[in-house]
Amino acid sequence: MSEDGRYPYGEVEAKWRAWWDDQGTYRTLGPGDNGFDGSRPKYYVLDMFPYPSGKGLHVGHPLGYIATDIIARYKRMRGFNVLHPMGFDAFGLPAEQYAVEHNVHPRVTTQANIATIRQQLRSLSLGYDWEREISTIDPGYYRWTQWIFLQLYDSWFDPREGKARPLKTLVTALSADAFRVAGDGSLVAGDGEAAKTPGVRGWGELSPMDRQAVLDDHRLAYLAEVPVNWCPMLGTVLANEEVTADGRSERGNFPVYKRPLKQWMLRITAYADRLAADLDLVDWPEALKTMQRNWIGRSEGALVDFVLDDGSSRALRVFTTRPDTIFGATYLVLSPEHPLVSAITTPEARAAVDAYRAAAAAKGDMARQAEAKVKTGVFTGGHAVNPATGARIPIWIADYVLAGYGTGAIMAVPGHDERDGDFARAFGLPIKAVVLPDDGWLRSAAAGAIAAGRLSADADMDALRADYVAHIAEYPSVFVGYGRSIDSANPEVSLDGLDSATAKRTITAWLAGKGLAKAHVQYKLRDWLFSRQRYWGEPFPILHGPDGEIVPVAEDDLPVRLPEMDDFQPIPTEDPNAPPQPPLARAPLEWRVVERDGVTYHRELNTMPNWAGSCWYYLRFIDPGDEERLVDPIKERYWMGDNGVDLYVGGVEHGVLHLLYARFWHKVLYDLGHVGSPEPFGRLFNQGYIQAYAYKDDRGFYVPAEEVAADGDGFTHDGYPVAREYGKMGKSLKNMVTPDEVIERYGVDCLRLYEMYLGPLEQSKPWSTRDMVGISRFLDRLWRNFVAPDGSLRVGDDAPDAALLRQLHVTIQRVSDDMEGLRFNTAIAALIELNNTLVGRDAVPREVAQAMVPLLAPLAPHMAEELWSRLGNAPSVLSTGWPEHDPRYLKVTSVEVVLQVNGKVRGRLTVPADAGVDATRDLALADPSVLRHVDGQTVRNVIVVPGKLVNVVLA
RNA sequence: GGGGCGGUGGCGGAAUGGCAGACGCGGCGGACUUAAACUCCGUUGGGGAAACCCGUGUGGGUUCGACUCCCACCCGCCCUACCA
Repeated sequence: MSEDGRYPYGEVEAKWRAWWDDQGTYRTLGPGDNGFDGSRPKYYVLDMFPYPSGKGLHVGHPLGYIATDIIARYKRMRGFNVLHPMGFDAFGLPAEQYAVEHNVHPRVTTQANIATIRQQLRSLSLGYDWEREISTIDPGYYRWTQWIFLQLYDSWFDPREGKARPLKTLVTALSADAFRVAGDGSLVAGDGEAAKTPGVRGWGELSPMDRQAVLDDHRLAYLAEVPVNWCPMLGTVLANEEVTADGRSERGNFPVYKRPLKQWMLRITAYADRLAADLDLVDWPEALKTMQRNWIGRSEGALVDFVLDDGSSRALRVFTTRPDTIFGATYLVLSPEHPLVSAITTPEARAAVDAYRAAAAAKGDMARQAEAKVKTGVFTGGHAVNPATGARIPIWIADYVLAGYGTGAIMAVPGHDERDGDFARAFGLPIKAVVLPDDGWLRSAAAGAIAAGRLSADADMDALRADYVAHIAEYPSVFVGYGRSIDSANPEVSLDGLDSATAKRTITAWLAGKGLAKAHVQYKLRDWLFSRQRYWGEPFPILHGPDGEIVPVAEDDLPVRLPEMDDFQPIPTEDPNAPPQPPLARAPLEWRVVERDGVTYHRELNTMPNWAGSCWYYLRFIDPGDEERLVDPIKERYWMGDNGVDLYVGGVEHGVLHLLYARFWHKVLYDLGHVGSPEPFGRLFNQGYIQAYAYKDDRGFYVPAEEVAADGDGFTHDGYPVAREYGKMGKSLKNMVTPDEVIERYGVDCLRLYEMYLGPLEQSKPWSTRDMVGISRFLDRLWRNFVAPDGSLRVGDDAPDAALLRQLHVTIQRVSDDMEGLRFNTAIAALIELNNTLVGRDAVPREVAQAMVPLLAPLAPHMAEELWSRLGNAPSVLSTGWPEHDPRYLKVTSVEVVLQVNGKVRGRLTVPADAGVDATRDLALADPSVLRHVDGQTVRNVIVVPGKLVNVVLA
């Protein structure tokens, strides 16, 4: 090897990469494998597996992978059996769009992309067990994705136990009359009051067709005709989560329309409570938990019936979180799509209502969004009765009430809800005060009344309250949760003087007694729209019979393979009303049609969304080749333990989609006994992103970032000024840096260290290739400290001096702590500091070298391996233990105590380190040479913090 | 509008109640070189010749002591948004 004082990273890295591959260093043994040591604790560390997108990796992509690789190596040295796998999430829209754009079959492009990315990951020496590699498009994998779908299809959510159970247990329960069936198909407890209501029937009273319908209605996977997000340009429907806030597709940014279509749905709403509650079980970033809680959107309130005033005795049901404000409900509002709108509308209002509904339907979510806050609506001509006040109140329709949330209808309380207030003021509807806000709010809101001359500036609270009640329309509406109810009494019930919580309970109980309300928990979360009209996804294991019956494919017949088709492209259209045309409708006849017992069945033509495969891949890594089952339960128990994956690292962009879906599937598998932990990912870490500067010239074109020079206050390219912007890295921005070019110039270890050294893992930070020389110099300096120019080892057998020992053990302690906390930037800084103290010494004491090289091993594995072997140890350094710091070397014998008065140094005193607080104070007070009087004042006390500073208190 | 995170040298960032700016980049000085680059050594928050003074977005507070804790505000980023 060349020894010019530089670390020969090229040779060293090639040597050890080949050696690791050769030795199978990264093979993970699990239960059942020869040589597996089950007495060791396990550590499962997982990356969010990538889409093989085809654009290639830039230096930002591997950030999280490097972090997990460091942890995997560290835990291994700590004696854990480490599972650290990698695979590819290869189905779905991104892969298919790429194939469409390049006019190649997605299987071809996907596999080529996988090969490229796998090669790039290997070149980073990420220590994955590649024998466990999985790909979601592999039939051996998606067979089990289909199998899980069948589990969902064949299960229901038992409200008695709050968990999923096989569908046959629903039949048992119904046969035993534990449940009866209401008119709308919902279940009611067989022994409850509701079971006796007319229209509620027992299992024995149902026809075979009705029975089938009841069962189908309770499956966790079910077909339903629902308003869905239809994206004609993508030719498919999308989940709510895949539609942006302005009503466009997340992929491709095409318009999305609401439209009723029959689709497969997954009943994730059944798990809303547990998905929210079990967030308390996991160690996730608080921000991410908040995102999931908001998405689930649990709110407690009541469903209240307002009887229509048209003699029909029909009722309009609303959901409210504030039943205590019902005395202030002066009108009702329906969403334009509400099914009762037609029935309520009077002949005189018909034309206006129809026009408004048509306009609302045409606008779509995007337009509605654009004019948010401007309240529009029309009066239906109909009225209903406020059950609390007995007043006859008008019914309006308005698009600020959403069809998809609650009952699609609200009671409007304009005095205490900002939106209702805006609407009431716009249309001259009555506004009534029924809650008195607290004094502070009233006082600050009184400015208007004072300006109007109704109140003097020093008016007392009583005057303020009186003015508020009399002139509430001139105050901003406020949803006060802390006020007390007023003017909310009728002969049977009064809320006056009650706080909000008590008032809610009181009024709900009273209304419930009259059969007009019940307490209700409402979620924003909707069921998961699970089918797509695309080619590149898992086919459903479902057959449709001649009479419309649905038959699941037998387990033994799985997988249902995706048919080979050249004609896989979706047919884009700009017509929002065009019928969906799933590409599988053009599949060969022998795929589409299945004969069974003389009956002809047609295959389901939709495919699953791209989230399906990623919902359970972490389980397959545990037992990737198993053809008999999803995962061997013995292996699953070992690797998942009670808390699931020990560390899951990925970007925050999957905060509500992948992570919510995967938790849902996991809980179903848990309920059905296929896995043993209630949550899949015990600890989750969101890494930040590596960003970069991009530069635009004055024509607006990007110029290559590496050619830009800094020039005083600005930046220039070829002598012309350019403007700098900060953001993503990308080819089109001409600021992309690939791992390959950086590895060529600095080596893998340097790249790994630099990425970790940039800053805290969870933060986004700017890439700067030129800054890498700092790490490069560190590695060269380290090499020189260990290896002489002639190639001999600069390691001596002399005992290290006390200062160096102390420094070493401080470093061991710091690096260990930093590893546990994923603070790799400070771990590296500690190593640099230690290395700097070695510069200029004749030789590194062997004791120091033997401890220092393992510390380096997770971060810079190649150099550590080389030094470890040069030190005369057997490879691999991963097989050695992690060094432990020895507290004896950190022991301090004396401490210099600084005596300060008002922050100014007034004296110094050396005391034994173990002297203790009281002894130190006594020493300070007793020693006249140090301090007795300050500025003519007597020292009265000395405050001592062990090992730290001291302050002096004067008399 | 609501929620979350953050604001420290020229830059990335350390320090979470105890000597602010670890470590690195950049800068400056020096060595090496015909010279430059690379590399190495030293130095580097600001002001001051120095003693010393001033410094963690702003204003208050708690404390012997605050970048750190509390209150209010300003600014930036992310998420979310007519969810009743």
